[in-house]
Amino acid sequence: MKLESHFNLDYTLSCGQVFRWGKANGWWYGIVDGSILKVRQEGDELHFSAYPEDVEDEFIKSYFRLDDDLTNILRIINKDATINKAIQQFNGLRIVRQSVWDCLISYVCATNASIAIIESMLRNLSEMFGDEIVVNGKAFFSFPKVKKLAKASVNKIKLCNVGYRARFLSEIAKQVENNPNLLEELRNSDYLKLRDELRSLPGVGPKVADCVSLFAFDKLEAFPIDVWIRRVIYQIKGAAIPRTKDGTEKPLTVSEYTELSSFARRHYGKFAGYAQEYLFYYIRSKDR
DNA sequence: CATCGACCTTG
DNA sequence: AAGGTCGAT
Repeated sequence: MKLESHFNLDYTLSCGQVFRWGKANGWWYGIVDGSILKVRQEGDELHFSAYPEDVEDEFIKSYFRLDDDLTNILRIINKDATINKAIQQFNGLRIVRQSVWDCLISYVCATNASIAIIESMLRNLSEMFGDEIVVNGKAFFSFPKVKKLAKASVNKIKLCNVGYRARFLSEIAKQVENNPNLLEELRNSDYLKLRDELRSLPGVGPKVADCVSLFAFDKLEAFPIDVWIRRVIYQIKGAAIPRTKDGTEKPLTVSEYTELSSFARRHYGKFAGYAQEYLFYYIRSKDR
């Protein structure tokens, strides 16, 4: 497929927004909605195939948000020296359009865990509760379906090394099982309403709700704040992070979250979520 | 509202 | 410590 506007597959899949992609022999392999996707970029050509069934160009365009006017978005969010550097360095990074269920479960797992651990948890859940898909003799496992997870006991879910998150996953799965439209009917809500509705789910606080709003509900103004983004924001504001007496960073409170998050929306505008992704990748690659 | 500890597991 | 959230005070 010929790319009509600028895009960088490596940045897009490496920046930390998705957990089920890996690169091998120059190809990216990902598990998306029960399909195994194999993707490679060569300049303005995007090569891809899918198993067990092929996918249309439209699916790929939608998944990688190739219809977003990235040039315009980057121009709008380019409001300070830090984001400017991030944009220079990672130009072409796009937000991936994830499916709601996978995204929600993934980010509930992501709380208080490192990326390596998150990937391991999602792999374990898929191997235990997903469907096996064999491609070229290699086994992949699709993401667990709602019903499968709803039927599973908390103890069995815990076998996936998800720890205390098991009861959240179980409870969320049961709620969605009892009300299959629960998540999709939120699509009509505006961002603030959606965020509050998501927050009513167990294990979903402001950060997870913002991630799901941004990655799965097209709310590009959502600006998820984690420990990394918090550090950049204070840097951009020219202020110091609140610290305890022993010098460590104070935990982020809900009111501080709200304040920083609305600052970011005022500062970057309606595409603040894009700014968040660029800043997140930038600060993490800089500080390691 | 603000503060605090607990929470599973692993690198 | 790691891309937080919950419940109690």
